[in-house]
Amino acid sequence: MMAPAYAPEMPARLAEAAFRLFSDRGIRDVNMEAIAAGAGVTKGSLYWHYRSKDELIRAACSHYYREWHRRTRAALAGEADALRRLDKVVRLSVRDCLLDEGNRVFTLEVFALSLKDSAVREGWRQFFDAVREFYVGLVEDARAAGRIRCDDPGRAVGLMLSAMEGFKLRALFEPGLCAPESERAIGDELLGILGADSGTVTIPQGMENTEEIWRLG
Amino acid sequence: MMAPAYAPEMPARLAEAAFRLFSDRGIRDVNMEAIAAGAGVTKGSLYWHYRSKDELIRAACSHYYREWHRRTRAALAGEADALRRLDKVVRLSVRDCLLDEGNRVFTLEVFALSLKDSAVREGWRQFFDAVREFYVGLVEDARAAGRIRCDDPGRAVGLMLSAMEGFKLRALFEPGLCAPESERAIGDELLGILGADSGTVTIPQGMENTEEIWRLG
DNA sequence: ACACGACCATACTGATAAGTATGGTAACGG
DNA sequence: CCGTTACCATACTTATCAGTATGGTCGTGT
Repeated sequence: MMAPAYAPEMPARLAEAAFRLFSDRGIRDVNMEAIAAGAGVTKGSLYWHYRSKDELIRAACSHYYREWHRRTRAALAGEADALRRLDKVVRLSVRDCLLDEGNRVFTLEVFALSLKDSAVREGWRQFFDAVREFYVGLVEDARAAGRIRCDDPGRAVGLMLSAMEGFKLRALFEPGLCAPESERAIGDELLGILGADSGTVTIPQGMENTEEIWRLG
Repeated sequence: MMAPAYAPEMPARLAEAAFRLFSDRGIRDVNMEAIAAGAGVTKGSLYWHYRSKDELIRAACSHYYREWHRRTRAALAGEADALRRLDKVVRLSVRDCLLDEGNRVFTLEVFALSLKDSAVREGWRQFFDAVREFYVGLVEDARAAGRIRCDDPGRAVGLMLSAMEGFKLRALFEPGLCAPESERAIGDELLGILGADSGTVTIPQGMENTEEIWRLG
């Protein structure tokens, strides 16, 4: 390949390739050569942009954070109703974080890595904290608008996020748990934890089908 | 070291050493030599008892399953009241699975490994299924005895187990979440999901201290 | 006494992959 | 036109570790 004098997009391309490959085959089973190839270059270029694999992993995580924020902003664009905002964000998280197997692989691998790499751990701590604060704000808005009943938003959000992470993990052993047909029911369950039970939720562009039975496992 | 002609306890000793080291330093950062040394032998002996590292990891998992069953049986010995049985098992799980950092490290590492090793994954699937069935039985008993209100035990247990796994994960980034002083509150939260709210739970050998405030994060 | 099998230790092999050394090429300033 | 810098490719070094080869020792049956 040619060597253009300036390639300002290459760091992002490499981080994106790393994220994609990590999501597909895990972190340890993807070597630097494969990541470089995934971005259309070789190791020489990769190590020019990133000092080490750890640094590249952190960049892949940052890519993940940015994607989450971007998609969340996009989902909320033009939506003013507090309950519908909450509904949209929860269902977006279900679709993008729970139902997508690549996402489950990536996060699980990163979490295992966090046991050792304190920089990665700190990054996710901040991200989780931001997500938590964001959800708490949405819940408080919906409560202030009288759309949900929730005594303790902080506690409810904590429990909801724990349940979401737990579903992700359990899906590893019970693939049916996060199958596409469960999308609706999981969203209902999580919203229920936040005090927005199925009956009171204003469902966006959907007709209510109450015959849908959801049983875990 | 001597070479006694018979060492029938050596496989168990090696599996236990593996479990202990994995819980402390993770799986991939513990090599076969360290495991052998942890059991007081060397690689030669280890490979005589186990064909590969994967086989040893499976043995460490089996050790974990057995320990769980043993402790659960011990906790329930002589307890006949349905609600107290449920209470004891949940609080045992909180203490042994959530509050113990070694346990969190071991399970997270094994889950990441399960992405690749289908035998390990299948083992945990069976274990989780057994645990789930066991909890459902306890919940149904407590409901039949009129001690809790729970419309759908299967769904409630699934949600409770998800929340428990989620707490384990989140503790990695928020160490205070699974701190010793949270033990009581986490148990209350999980029992609440099962329909046994704090007010109706018969607390074993404890006085109720209602001034304990628990907020996630 | 001796052979044999269970058990264990030491030394080695081979593969993988992170990281490095080095040289090449394209754009741009002077 | 030339040097410099940014960017990229290839070849190499090196460390780690799972797994193997081999030989030694202890107990036991005969």
